[in-house]
Amino acid sequence: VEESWRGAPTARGRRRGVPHRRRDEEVLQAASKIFYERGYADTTIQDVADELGILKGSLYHYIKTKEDLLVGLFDDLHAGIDEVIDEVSAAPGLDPLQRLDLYVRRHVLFNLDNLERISVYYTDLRRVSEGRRNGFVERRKFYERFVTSLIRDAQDAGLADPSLDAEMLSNCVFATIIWTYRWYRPDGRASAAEIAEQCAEFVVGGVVEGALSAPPA
Amino acid sequence: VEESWRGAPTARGRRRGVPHRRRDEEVLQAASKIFYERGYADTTIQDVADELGILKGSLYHYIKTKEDLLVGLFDDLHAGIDEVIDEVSAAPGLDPLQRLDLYVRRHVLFNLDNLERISVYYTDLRRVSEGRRNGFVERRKFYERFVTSLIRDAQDAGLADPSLDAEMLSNCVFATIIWTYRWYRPDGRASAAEIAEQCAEFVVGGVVEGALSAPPA
Amino acid sequence: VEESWRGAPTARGRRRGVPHRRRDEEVLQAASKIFYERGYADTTIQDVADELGILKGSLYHYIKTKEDLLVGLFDDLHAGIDEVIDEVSAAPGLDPLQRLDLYVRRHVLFNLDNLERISVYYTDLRRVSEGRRNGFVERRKFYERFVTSLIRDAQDAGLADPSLDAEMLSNCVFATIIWTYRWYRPDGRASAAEIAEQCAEFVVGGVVEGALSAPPA
Amino acid sequence: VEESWRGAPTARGRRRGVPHRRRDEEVLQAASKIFYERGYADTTIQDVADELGILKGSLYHYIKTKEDLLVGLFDDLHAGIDEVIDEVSAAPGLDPLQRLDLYVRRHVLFNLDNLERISVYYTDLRRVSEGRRNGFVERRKFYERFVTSLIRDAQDAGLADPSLDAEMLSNCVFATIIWTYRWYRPDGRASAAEIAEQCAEFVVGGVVEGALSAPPA
DNA sequence: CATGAATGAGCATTCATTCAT
DNA sequence: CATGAATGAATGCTCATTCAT
Repeated sequence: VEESWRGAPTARGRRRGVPHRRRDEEVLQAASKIFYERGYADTTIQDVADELGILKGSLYHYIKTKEDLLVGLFDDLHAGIDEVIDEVSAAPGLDPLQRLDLYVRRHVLFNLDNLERISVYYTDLRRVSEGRRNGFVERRKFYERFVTSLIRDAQDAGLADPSLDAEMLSNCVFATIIWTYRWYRPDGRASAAEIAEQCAEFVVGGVVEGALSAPPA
Repeated sequence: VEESWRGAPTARGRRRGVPHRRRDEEVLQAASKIFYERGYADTTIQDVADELGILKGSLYHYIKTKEDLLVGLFDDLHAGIDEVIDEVSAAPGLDPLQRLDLYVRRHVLFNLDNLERISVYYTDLRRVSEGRRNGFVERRKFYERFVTSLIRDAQDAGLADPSLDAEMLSNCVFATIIWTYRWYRPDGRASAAEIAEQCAEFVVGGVVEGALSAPPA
Repeated sequence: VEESWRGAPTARGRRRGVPHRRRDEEVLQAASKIFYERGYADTTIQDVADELGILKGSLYHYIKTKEDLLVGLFDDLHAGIDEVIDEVSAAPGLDPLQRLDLYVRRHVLFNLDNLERISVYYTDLRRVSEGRRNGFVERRKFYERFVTSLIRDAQDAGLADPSLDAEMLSNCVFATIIWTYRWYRPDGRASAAEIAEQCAEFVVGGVVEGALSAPPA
Repeated sequence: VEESWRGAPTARGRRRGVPHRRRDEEVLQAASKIFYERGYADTTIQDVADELGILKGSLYHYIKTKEDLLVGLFDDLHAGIDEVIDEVSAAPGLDPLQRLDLYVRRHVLFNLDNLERISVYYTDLRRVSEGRRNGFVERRKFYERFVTSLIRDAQDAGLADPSLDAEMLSNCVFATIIWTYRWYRPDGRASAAEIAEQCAEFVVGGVVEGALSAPPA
């Protein structure tokens, strides 16, 4: 996974092991910043090169195509969420609802910690060519199945409203998690931790007893 | 508001009455379809013209710039949500929570009814020039204030968990509403009405008793 | 000559004699104004139509091509200068120098009276297609020959410095006459008549005794 | 001044010294030739690129906009005339009339040496955007004031007809100088030097004793 | 006469990518 | 590794002109 974003074969020598990883990371960081500010479509290779203080021709020592920058960013993000899943799965002694709560907190925290890249991800994933994009979509489906099964377990254990559709709830859960990138302000009133907590509570509330409120005519 | 998306002065005469509104609507419809499929940035004026069966030069009888197509779409959308707000505000005999429930249902239904345009809205609003974009952002803030005050009223009336931040909850509510455009499938298992209902229940559950679930360590 | 600017055959009926000449003149006047302000190349047919308060399609009832507007303007101008020549030729009892003086005055006055059109003429004659342009160039050469022979007559009569080349002097004379459109300001300090007089004096001075001043090393 | 025509910041690196000035000059030379032949408005970037034997996209390595080509040409011209002024101002032991004579000769010679560019200048200066154009207009006003004060000095010294308006005479002087680009033919009978001399004599004659010729009725 | 929708050819400009030095 | 000139395809937009109504 780690290096899959590199078209590889023709690009750079890379003689011994994994050289120059730091410079690669700088390139991704610059791309992330500019994509976040201007959007991928409105960013030129020149813009990224300027941010790095090199000429645009030189940038091609690190990438083969502009799209590689996007894919590099996205690979890193998915690696991060994969870790969240691993951690939540491995946490001992939690019931399904507590596990869901933990997942939401961790995912929200991760997203807010990687605000720029997450923003780029949800804005510009569609620009990645179909083949590579499908890989990301599959990984996302995996997260969805993870959450859906947590909700089902909670319903089976009598901890959540069984009248609600677990898949649909899962979508609402991810809505709450993901949408934070649209309204979180790093310099705002609420800290990332507070936001993660409130999102978790909102989600758990919605899953547990959505059915208790009487719908209006 | 209705015609504000037209740069107007130089584009077409239109001196007597409101002629040919139908053709304008066809133009927007074509733009909506193509923008939805390809994204605004990757759509050429040629693409839209092709969809209409005219030459690209001819399209400029209806618009002054490509951006006008976007703005035309967005104006229509905001007009629709404005109506939702009016309707929910005017509904008699509802407590704040019921009103919130109604708002969510109506907004979700409207969004799913206008799936393509809503998708374009959230994907490509950023491409509209700042001046015009600000107008839309302001209108969105109005919706947010509307929901926030419903939540506050519910908290004051003892209908909702007072320990949660109303503004933050409002963000979660909109997350649930808006994100539907990302996972709804018109030909899927659940109807738009069912989705609207479940979203409303999820939201009300999250607002009402988020605080009751014990957070895990 | 008068109507030669009309491509004619296909344009308008014109059933009885010379109908609608007034409207034609309005069209030329509008074209003159706009060409003067923006230049021919930067003026659109739309601009001229706007000035007339009609639609651009309608303008084609009066012209066949955009170039016709230019040619119409230029025909009028040449007709005016032709009259100046006739008048100066017919004036009785003048020696060649006096006749030159009169010509300069009359030509300058005519140019300043038709400032906009003259400006368009010298700016945009080159845009007229070669065939039609040649006609104008020929007419201009006729004026030049007229002035050149006045100078020669003056030299022969001992009234002007014979050491100067008459053709070259003629060019300087026209320089003085024509260039006025570049610096004359209708609301300026000097009246058109005063300018005409001073130009005439300058020209006569230059022709008469250019040779008397000692050239510097 | 020399490099001011380059929009600079974004165009090409050019960090060390002044590399490739030759290529820049070739670009301007090509532009000059084509603008002279076809006029700025009727010249496409493609035309200029063809003249250089490169693709039109490549031309944008040297310029940011088409207008830059014009401005580059004009900057060079003004630099040339500035030198003429400096030289004439510094010439020792000349009375005002001799200085005027020298200025006319030098200016005419410069213009005829730069025939194409001068032609483009007087034809297409108006196409330069207002901000940049004003700079050129100011420089031209400076030349006019220089000549006007030479004439005033000559009048004060009893060398020129005091009854004529110095400013107006200055306009006639420049008319004579500038208009040469309209009638000079490099392969014609008269050499550039001969033309410069005759222009100078014509001008001095016009300034000296314009008032002596008796105006006709 | 007037309208205005449509045409179709053209243009300035942008930009990802390549490659010789 | 870095440079920067060159490529070449594409794109938004303009505009003179036509023509059915």
